[in-house]
Amino acid sequence: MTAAEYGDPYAVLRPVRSGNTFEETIEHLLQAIRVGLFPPGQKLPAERELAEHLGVSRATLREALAELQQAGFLDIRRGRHGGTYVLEARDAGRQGSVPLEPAQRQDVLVFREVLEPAAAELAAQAQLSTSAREHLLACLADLESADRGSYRARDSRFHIAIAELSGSQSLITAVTDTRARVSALLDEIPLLPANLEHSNEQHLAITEAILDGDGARAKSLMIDHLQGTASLLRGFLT
Amino acid sequence: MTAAEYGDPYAVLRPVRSGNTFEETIEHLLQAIRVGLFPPGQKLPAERELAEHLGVSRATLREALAELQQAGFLDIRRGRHGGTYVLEARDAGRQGSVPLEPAQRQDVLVFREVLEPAAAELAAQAQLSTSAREHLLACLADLESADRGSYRARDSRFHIAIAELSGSQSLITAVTDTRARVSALLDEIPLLPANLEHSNEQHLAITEAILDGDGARAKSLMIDHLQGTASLLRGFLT
DNA sequence: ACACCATGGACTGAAAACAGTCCATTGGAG
DNA sequence: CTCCAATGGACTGTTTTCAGTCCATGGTGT
Repeated sequence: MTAAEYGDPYAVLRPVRSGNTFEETIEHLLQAIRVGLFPPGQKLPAERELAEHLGVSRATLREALAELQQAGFLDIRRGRHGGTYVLEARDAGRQGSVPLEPAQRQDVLVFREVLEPAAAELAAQAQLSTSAREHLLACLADLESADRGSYRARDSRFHIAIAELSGSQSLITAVTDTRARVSALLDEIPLLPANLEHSNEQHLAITEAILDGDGARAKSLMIDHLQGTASLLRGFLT
Repeated sequence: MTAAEYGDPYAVLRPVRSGNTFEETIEHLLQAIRVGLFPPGQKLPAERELAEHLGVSRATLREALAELQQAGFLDIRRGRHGGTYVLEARDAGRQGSVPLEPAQRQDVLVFREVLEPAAAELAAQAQLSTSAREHLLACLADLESADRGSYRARDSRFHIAIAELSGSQSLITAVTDTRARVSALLDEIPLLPANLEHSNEQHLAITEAILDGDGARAKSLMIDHLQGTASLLRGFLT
């Protein structure tokens, strides 16, 4: 809101299109991969099915997939049990990215601190099924056994899993989107072992609070966790 | 999350397109009008400018505008001081709408209760400029002087104004979107004078808390306010 | 070996969306 | 009274996107 007037219609009326379908499809898929939704080795849904879900023609989806294959993110194979497979993360993905404007950085961090504590609280208050609990624990275990290359994606996946437990589709979408933006920020700063270890302790504590059904604790732990990341980011990105 | 498995990629990987550009453009404009961003009598930005902001060609925008004119929402005039003017609200707008699924209703109400209290708190904690304060007070005054026909739109506008003060663009967008969905729900139930008066008292109290810079109070008042609406809705829409 | 069939690959014609250009209208400035 | 400028209106050729169809590949099960 630096320059815009209050009451500016354009702050509220958002763009209908932000690029062509092809580019937006790439962006969606890339986000899903970066955010750990499709870990390396996993097969994407079949083209026909994926195209339908994305609301995009198969031709356009295939253009996007070809581009991602070209860039080294995907391995596409034909045949009876062929498919589109996710390759090991390659660092190149972020190189061309432009650092965010300070206002946008602030926006991401603020919005995240609105969404994720609420998600943790809702998750703790929800009636969690056995499969829900197992999903959260599986994401946590994956994260704890991550190496440097896979950490960011699994971290995102864990945070999204909490949103999934909240039961609100809108919250899942918003958290996913915000996580992808935070990830882009985090990729600009180093991954320090000390921070990493501390984060893992926090992840464990948050998980326990959620599984205990202690909403207030889950929320407060999540706030601490996010503030740690936020101050780290603010420190590095002066 | 009723039927979907936890970890379902499709809960996270959202559609790229949800219709053709023409339809989505109509939806965006209609939302902006319903949400009180463009009150009756106001002129929309010129076609060339609006098209650019929406990321849509002028031809497509014009198709959408023509449709909205046809439906009685807009008055389009040519000439030196011509333009696209918003007409008085007509009730027909909602008639064809299908009632939301219970899960979606729940989602809207939950997500709203995440966003808006946070927005109120952030607004109160922010360094508010004079113009920001005036904007909020203007929206409040409009709302207090509303009649039955204009109430919903001005109510939305007021809630969005609070999000604007928070300074987070993502929050503005999310609140706007959620307000539009809540409005659709509210249009299915009667507007009772008693509720209306109570709401107006709450709006005043929230505004005062924000202008006082009392974040905790603003947040807590907003929670009360939303829960009133939520239980009203849950009562009517059994 | 062989047929099967789910998957990716390739092509075509139609429809949608776009960018660019020029026209028509109309109230105000000079 | 005339001209100007800002606005909507209309047309054209190009590019993108789409839906539909058929082909190619290569494990699986018989």
